[in-house]
Amino acid sequence: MRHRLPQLAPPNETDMASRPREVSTLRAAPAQLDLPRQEEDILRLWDDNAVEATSLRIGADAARGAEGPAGTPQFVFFDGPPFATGLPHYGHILPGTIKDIVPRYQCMRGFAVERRFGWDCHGLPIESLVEDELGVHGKAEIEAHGIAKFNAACRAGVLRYTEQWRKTVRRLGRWVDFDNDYKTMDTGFMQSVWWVFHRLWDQSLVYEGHRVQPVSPALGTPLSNFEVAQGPQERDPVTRKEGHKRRQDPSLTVRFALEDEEASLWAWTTTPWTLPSNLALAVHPELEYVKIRVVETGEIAYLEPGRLRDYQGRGKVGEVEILATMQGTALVGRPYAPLFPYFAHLREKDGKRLAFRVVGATYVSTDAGTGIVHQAPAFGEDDYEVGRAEGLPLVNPVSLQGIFDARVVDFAGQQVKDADKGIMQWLRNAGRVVDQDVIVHPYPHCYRTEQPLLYMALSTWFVKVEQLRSRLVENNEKIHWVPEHVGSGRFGNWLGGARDWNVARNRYWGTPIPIWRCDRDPDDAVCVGSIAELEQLAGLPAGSITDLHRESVDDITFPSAKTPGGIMRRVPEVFDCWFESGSMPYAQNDYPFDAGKRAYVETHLPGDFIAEGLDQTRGWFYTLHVLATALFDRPAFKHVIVNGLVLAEDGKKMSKRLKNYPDPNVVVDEYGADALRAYLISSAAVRAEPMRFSEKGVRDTVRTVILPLFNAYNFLVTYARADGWSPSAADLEAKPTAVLDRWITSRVVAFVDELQREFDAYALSNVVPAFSRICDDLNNWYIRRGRRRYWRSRAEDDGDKQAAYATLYRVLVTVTQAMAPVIPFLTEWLYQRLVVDTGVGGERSVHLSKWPALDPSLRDLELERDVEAARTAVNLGLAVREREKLPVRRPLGAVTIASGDPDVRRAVQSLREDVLGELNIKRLEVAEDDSALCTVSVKANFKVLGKRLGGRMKAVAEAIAAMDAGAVAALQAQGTASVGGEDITLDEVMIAREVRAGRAAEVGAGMTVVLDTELTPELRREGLAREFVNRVQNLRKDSDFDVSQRIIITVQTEGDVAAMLDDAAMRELVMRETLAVGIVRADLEQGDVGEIDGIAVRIELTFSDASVRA
RNA sequence: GGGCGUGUAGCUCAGUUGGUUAGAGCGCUGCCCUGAUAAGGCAGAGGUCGGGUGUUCAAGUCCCCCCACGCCCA
Repeated sequence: MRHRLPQLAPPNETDMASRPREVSTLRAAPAQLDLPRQEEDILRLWDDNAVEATSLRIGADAARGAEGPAGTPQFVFFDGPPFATGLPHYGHILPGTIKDIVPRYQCMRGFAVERRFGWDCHGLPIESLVEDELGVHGKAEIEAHGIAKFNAACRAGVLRYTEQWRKTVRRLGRWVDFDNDYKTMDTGFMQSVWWVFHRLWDQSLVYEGHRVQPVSPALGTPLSNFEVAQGPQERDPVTRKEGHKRRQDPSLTVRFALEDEEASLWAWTTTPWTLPSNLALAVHPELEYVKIRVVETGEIAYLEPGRLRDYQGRGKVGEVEILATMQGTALVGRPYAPLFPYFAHLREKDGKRLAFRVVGATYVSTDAGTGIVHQAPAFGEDDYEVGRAEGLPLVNPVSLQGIFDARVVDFAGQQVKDADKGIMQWLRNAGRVVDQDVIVHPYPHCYRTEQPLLYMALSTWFVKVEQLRSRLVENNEKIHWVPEHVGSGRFGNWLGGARDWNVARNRYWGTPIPIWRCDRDPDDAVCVGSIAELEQLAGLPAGSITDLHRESVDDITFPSAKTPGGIMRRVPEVFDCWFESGSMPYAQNDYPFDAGKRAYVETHLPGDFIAEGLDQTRGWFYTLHVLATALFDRPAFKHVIVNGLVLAEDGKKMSKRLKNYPDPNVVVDEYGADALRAYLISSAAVRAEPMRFSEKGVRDTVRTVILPLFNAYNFLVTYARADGWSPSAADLEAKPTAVLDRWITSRVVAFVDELQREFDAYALSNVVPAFSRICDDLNNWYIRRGRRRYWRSRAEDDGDKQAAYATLYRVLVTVTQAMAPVIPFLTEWLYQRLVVDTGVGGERSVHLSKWPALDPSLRDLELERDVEAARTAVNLGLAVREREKLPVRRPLGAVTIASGDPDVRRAVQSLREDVLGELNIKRLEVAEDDSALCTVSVKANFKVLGKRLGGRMKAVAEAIAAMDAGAVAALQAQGTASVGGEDITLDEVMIAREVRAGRAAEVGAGMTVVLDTELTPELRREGLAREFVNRVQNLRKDSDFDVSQRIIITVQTEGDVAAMLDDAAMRELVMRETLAVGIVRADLEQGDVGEIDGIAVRIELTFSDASVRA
């Protein structure tokens, strides 16, 4: 944002010639304020002076335990790694800003902070991109292409945007080490991941299990949820909701013959191909079922009565006779005959009924079907869980390509979906079909081939999280969550219900799972925990393995130590990339392989601070926590700030396609990074709520946050330079004596204290509002009230002027330092100009300086309250002027401030100069009693009285409101009264004052302010003089005169204005206020034409040669 | 479908253990001030506190239900 700087034109010849001998060491403010360019200058300054590098090196050295003063306390920050497959957007910039502010603050507090940038290199995002680029999709194609070539493409592509990331992150002012970064694809990192997994294995926390996953038969590969979501979408014609593409499937109702009764169980399915694998039928134990006889056929069957009516309603079943009614539990355990012969041998095991029986399952619903659900444990999540609970075997005769194997004799070699028809025919021939229909429903399809997906249980590796639950919950209680509710709510609940973690993925570009298994005995397996161990097992020379990706380790085999003749081969899966990012505290330090960092890692877990978005609750936050708990029984981090989602201005997700948000680079180029940072961390998003990003918000932040501090600085520089004042180190230590100086100093002490508390509490959203308040105090009271102190000429009280400069200087330096973590550019710019360039001393950068340590005894609470009272009085007085149409420029004779509070009376007395000056009034009167000004009404104090009276409250409140003036006076005098049958005291009521009609007064905040509106001729004349001064000042400004330029006023006017100018005192006033050395009355051909009270005034200003500030 | 969160002025948000007339900033309108300010001050208009129930003398606040939005999980 570029601002024109119209006033303060460069000094002219005359001005230069008349400049005092002393020249201020403060540089002039720039003629044009260009924040983005200033920020770029600062970036260069940081580079040229190695400022960022110094700060980062202090952190890195401390982490390595090398150099630096012994015992430098460390603040441990963990950076959550982003995928580098896209460019940084606001979803990265917000947490990036938080991740910058906290370490900057901690550095100023004297901690060394290591800040290593992390890159998440593995995983599906990059694999998907590479699949598209290479045009190979799915297991068969990728493996035909070659894993080595595929992974090489991933490796080459994954860091394609790192330079842009680096550029954007730098431009936003985030200090983070890109040179000493960590990448999840580094061999060292991957080796540590192996170590982490090995530790879990040794603790028996790893097991092989199954998980039902979506499979694309055409690709011959399981898909991730992400890939499933990318599948074809279609809008439901009824609900109008977007969902999976719809397809037609068979809707088949089948009869299963009970073995203990001449009757059948009816069950329904839309996947006939799963029927050969049927092993059980499920009923809801608490639902009601009926036994019926179909009148037409005589068939006896069981099903849920509501569903029966549905079948009847659709004409699928005719009239029936209800033979019995029972609960689902009554059916549980009953045996039925296998539908197909293929797995009939599983009927019994060890003499006990194993399969083909009725089981209870609470997921059974009456939304569709018969209330009796066919169970094929290998082909559905619910089926799998039921099967596990019931101890059913897992039967999966279908390959990843969706082909029946030889066990399903009649359909072997067929694609399962193609086999549906044959299976139904087979069942019809066997007399097993109750009803056959067609259903249209949304169903997931492959994102690549558009073929319907198959769900099947696949072998995978799990980490036992369920048995860690209580430790996870307990360790979570040690974590400080911001906002608190994420930890106790969302995250806490998630931990309480944590399920075992499936850490394996059937992918290629990731850290291979280091399990080698015997080809003769699947129970013979070893987990490898390091490169050296693998080299030893495989008989390879030490140092021969330099990479751990699949192409480098898949072919490594070795003989089994247990099974004679057995060959150990690696299992094919790679890790879920969340396992890698959760291993980051160890892996980024090559733990435990780097002996130099081993102790550091162990003593610095948990880390002090992390920050990420709310979406990481089940992501990084969780995986960090699980692994730290499993490995060390500690939390992984002490403090965490959780940010909410950054939405576009329209409340929708930011979308590149919709272009509903401005490019971050453009925003920074226009308004600067400081404004963007201040805007983001003041938003609801730092409290984990969604925020709507608006460019206007950033623009407003420039105006309301950045400019106020700049303006205060600009004031100091303008007058210091005009005066030849230069700051010294002593000014930073000086103790204030003047009231105004003591006040602003006290406020600054309070401000720094407040900021420190907020930073320490990680409550970043409170920082900018506190800053705005101190800027208001500084600009709208301290500088405004103190202006004249800086205008004094050299001959006058130099001591007070020096104190005024010193105080303002000290305040600016202190506020600058305190805000440095948040707005690093402007504060650096100011620090350079205020402290470094002036040779006052200090560090070479504000960010290497220490957090301000202020003397708490400089705090003066009473004085702060007094000023508060005075400012209230001024506001009330201005409100009266507003209402009475009495412009402030016209002086008035007297103001009376009435208050029953002696502190208020004392305050306005002691600050009378400020009150009178701001209100432009000659005399202050203070009174205790305002009964002449105000009427008093009384109301019940509901809070106090309600507790005591309860149900009688309403009646008494009415009685109190109805008290007449006499009764109120009596209550005030005696402190107690009987009202509505209750004795009440003064503190059980609230007295409200209202200004009597016709009085020029305002009442509020413990005082009444009344103005004497009578205008004497003297007051009127001075009012005219002030008007005249105003016209001259405007003209000075319009003419771009320097603030200290002496002038001669030539004026043509008449009447009262002319008379005013004939008054010596008024003339003196005008000349003093306008820096005029003379007023000349003359007829003017040209010059500014205006009027005062209807009298024409024509003014012309000319330079005077009289020296500046004589 | 479940968990968590959000819903208060045109916009962004505060609203303590329930207590009087629900506040702030921005924007808008009017007025005012200015020998730093790209500004600032004062005032005004603007609210069925998402909807509905209940508890209570008293509900924006507590209970229950519903609606909408967001995130995560099914």
